[in-house]
Parts: sequence; structure tokens; C-alpha cells
Amino acid sequence: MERGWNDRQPIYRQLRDRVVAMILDGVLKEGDPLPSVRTVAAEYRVNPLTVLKAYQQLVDEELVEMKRGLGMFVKTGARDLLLKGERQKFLADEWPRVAEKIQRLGLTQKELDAAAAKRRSVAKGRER
Amino acid sequence: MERGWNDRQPIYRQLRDRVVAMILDGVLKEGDPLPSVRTVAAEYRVNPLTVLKAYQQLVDEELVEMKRGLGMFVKTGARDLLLKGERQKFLADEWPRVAEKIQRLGLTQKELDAAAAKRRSVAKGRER
Amino acid sequence: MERGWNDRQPIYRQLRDRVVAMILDGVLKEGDPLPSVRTVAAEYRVNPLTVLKAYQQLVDEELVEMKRGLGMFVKTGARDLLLKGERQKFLADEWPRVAEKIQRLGLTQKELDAAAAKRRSVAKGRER
Amino acid sequence: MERGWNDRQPIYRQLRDRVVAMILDGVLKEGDPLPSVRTVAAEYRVNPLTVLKAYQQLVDEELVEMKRGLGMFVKTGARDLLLKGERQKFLADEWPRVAEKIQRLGLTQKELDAAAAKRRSVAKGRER
DNA sequence: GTGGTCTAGACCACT
DNA sequence: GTGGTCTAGACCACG
Repeated sequence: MERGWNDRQPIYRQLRDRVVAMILDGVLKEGDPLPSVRTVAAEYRVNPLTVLKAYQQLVDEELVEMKRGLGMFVKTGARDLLLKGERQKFLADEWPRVAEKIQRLGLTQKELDAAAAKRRSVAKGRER
Repeated sequence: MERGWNDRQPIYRQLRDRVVAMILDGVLKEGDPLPSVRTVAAEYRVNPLTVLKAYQQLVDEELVEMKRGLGMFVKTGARDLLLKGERQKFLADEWPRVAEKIQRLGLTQKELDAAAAKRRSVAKGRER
Repeated sequence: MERGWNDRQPIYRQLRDRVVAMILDGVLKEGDPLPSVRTVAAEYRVNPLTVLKAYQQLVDEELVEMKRGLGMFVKTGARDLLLKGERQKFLADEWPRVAEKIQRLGLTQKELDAAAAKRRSVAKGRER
Repeated sequence: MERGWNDRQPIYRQLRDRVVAMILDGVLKEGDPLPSVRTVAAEYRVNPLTVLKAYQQLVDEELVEMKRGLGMFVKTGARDLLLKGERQKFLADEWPRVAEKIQRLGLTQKELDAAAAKRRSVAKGRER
């Protein structure tokens, strides 16, 4: 996993997004335990409180449950909930703005595909 | 022009984006004066400092030039600079993340088009 | 550090210049935290916004980086960047104008040295 | 003469400085008439009021006198006054700051001479 | 604790 | 009329 931070978004938000991505991608399955707060904090050189905040948010979103003394676990139904919720948010909020920008910049499907493909190959490179 | 603010982004950023959009759309042509800081501040019920901050960012981006005592003007070449710069930024930065999200959420072209179309019709409604 | 302000230049500009001088002089080393906005504001009896403006300019110049919630830090490579950039700017812009003026006023090296030395002794007086 | 403006200094100040330079260089001799306000205004594409302001300042500095109905003229003794006044201002104010900067940037006499020479040759190029 | 944003209102210099 | 700077004070998000 990548370690770089985006300055324009809070770290806890980025952590939360990474967990969400792992759930959507099936890396984290329902019932799986989340990596412990201190593990993540150590790995990313981040304040444990920040990790905790990210996890708390996931709890608030009903995607994760805390079992006292055991840790945090992906709730059953989390992936479906995500697919529904994130899709809606994306289509209503983010996508329209992006679509408008694409049109304004006069970008073609070809250019978009090329850029997306490029990124995928870079990601693949990192995986190996 | 719309008057609503997005809470997730600073106002001065949104103001800057609107001017950029106007340049890209040809509403503001090269050499045209930007509406004065005070005017905009009054129209949008915003502090002049906030508007100024947006304008100065445009100056920093070399899209706009200040003529002492006269006001701010769209620089020649601004549109080209924008088309080049914004396209590149978008394709390298924003789009890959969006494309990844689309894939992750399993969204179809149809759904995307529908959402974009909906937005457009809303916009059209506002124009009338 | 001195506390007097020059009327002919904005305060935030002078603050920025002082930080730059401290980096060049090695008082602020790479990785060092800048004094916090509030601290400086209090010490110099200046509005925090003014200090912030100076600091943000340094961020724009890539000399300083912000770590969210932690503060501002001198970037690695800042001193080199400064030495290169400031030297070039000085030699290309400021110095030619000054040299021209010196020639026009018919000033001798001796007079220049004397004036510079005087200033240095004043500065030394302040240090004690 | 050059026609470019420096954004960091008021235009009337730059106009004043050019006249001063012409007096020091002997281009404008004592008793000579200054170019008329409207001539200058037209040549530099500047508001006549701005030119007037520059000329007024020269009058205030006792370098120039106005003869009603005839125009502005370089006063006798103007050059000496300038040499004295400008020298003092320069040595007390501007030079110390520049000298400090030179030292801080670790610039050698050689580099300074080279930069000044380069500029001179450029200027010569323009003259021809 | 850190910086980031915004407001309201003042004063200045420039054209 | 234009933008530029500054103050005082508030509130927010982040770590």
C-alpha cells in the first residue's frame, strides 16, 4: 500500500478511504478484523489518535463494529451498504462536477481511457 | 452565476474556479476586465478579502494581470494556458482516481450518462 | 531579531524575508519547525493573518512545508534552492539596477565599504 | 527609452526616477525643458495625471520649476542637489541592505562585475 | 497545540 | 473608481 499523503485532505479521511477501498475490493471481507490501531499508526508514521478517528468514522457509518478487547471487524453487509451509499453519493455529487469539467476541457473518451490505463499499469508495477 | 457555496471547499477557491470556468467557456475573453473585487463581494455577500484572495491566486497562476489603479484583466494566452494546464492536471491527477472509483463501484456508462444528463437539465432549468 | 518595520514594504513581505535570511544564515536548518503563527504574531504584535500570509508565501516558494496539525517546517533542500534562486534573481534583477545607480552617482568602492561597515557595527551593537 | 513598467512600484515613481536618471546622466541639462505632460502621457500610454504627479514630485524636490504657460524646466543646481541627496539616501538606506544580501548570498566581486557588465552590453544593444 | 477561513471595517496608494 | 494591507476577533478542522 502506498504511504504518501495528500495535503488537501485530512489524514483520517484518507485512512478511512483506504479501508473502504479494501472492503470494496474484497481485500477485507466481512467479519475480517481491521489491522490494529497501533499497527497502522506505526506503519504509516501517524498519530494513533488519527487512526482511531478514521476507525470511529467507519463505526459511525455502520461499516465496522468494535468488539471490546478484540478489535474492530468488518460488519456483515458492509460491502453492500458501501456499494449502495458510495454509488449514490458519487453519482449525485462527484460525477456531475467531473462530467462538466470533462466537457469544458473538451476531453475525448480516448484521452480519458488512455490516462486511466496508464495509471493502472503504474499501479500494477507497484504491486509486483 | 450561481450563488450557492459548497461547504467542502473554501469560498475563495470556488470563486477562482468560477472565473476559470468563465475563461474556458469564453464568457471572459482575453483582455477583458474581471468584475471588481468590491462588485463581486457585494453581489455574493462575501468579504472583499475573500474575493481578493481568489483574484490573487489567478494572478499567481499567470491567468490574470493587475493594472495598478485600473483593475484585473484576463491575460493574453490565458485560455490556452488553462486548456493545457488544467487538462494535464485533470488527466494525471483527478481522473485516474475517479476512474478507479468508477471501476470499484462497478458503474456502467449508462448510469454515468444518466447522472450527468440529469444535472444538465437542472442547470438548464436555472438558466431560464 | 529586530522588531522595527519598514514602511515601504508590507509587513508580511518583511517577515518572509526574515525567515529566508534565517534559513540562509543557518539559524533555521532544514527540518526545523518555524515558530508558530501565533507565537510570531504575539512577539511582533502583528495580526496572525499577516504572519500566515508570509508563511504561505514560503510554502508557495517550496521552501517550507505544512504538516497538518503540527506546524510549518523548513523543507529539505530549501537552503540550496534559496542560494540558487535568490542569487540568480539578485544578479539578474536587483544588482544591475544598483550597479547602474552606483555608477550614475559616481560612488567609489571606499565610500561603499564605509557605509556597509557602519551598518555592520550598528548591527553588532544591537547583538550585545 | 524603455517602456516597461514594474508592477511593484507606482508608475509616477518610475517616471520620476527616469527623469532623475536623465538629469544625472546629463541628458537633461539645467535649464532644459522637460518633455510636456501630454507628450509623455501619449508616448508611455499613461494617464496625464500620473505624469503630472511625477512632475509635481520633482517640483517638491526642488529639482524642477514650473513656468506658467511655458512648461517645466530643470532648475539650476539640480544635478548637484541630486548627487548629494541621492548619494546620501543610497548609502544610508539602500546600499547597506544590498551589501548584507551580497554577503549572505556569498557573492564574489567577480560575479557582481560580470552581471553588471552583461546588463551594460544589453543596454548598449538597445541604444543602437 | 497547530494552521485555515471568514467577517467587518478601516486606511492607504494609485489612476 | 481600482486593488493592497492590516486589525480584531471569531470559528473550524486537524493531530
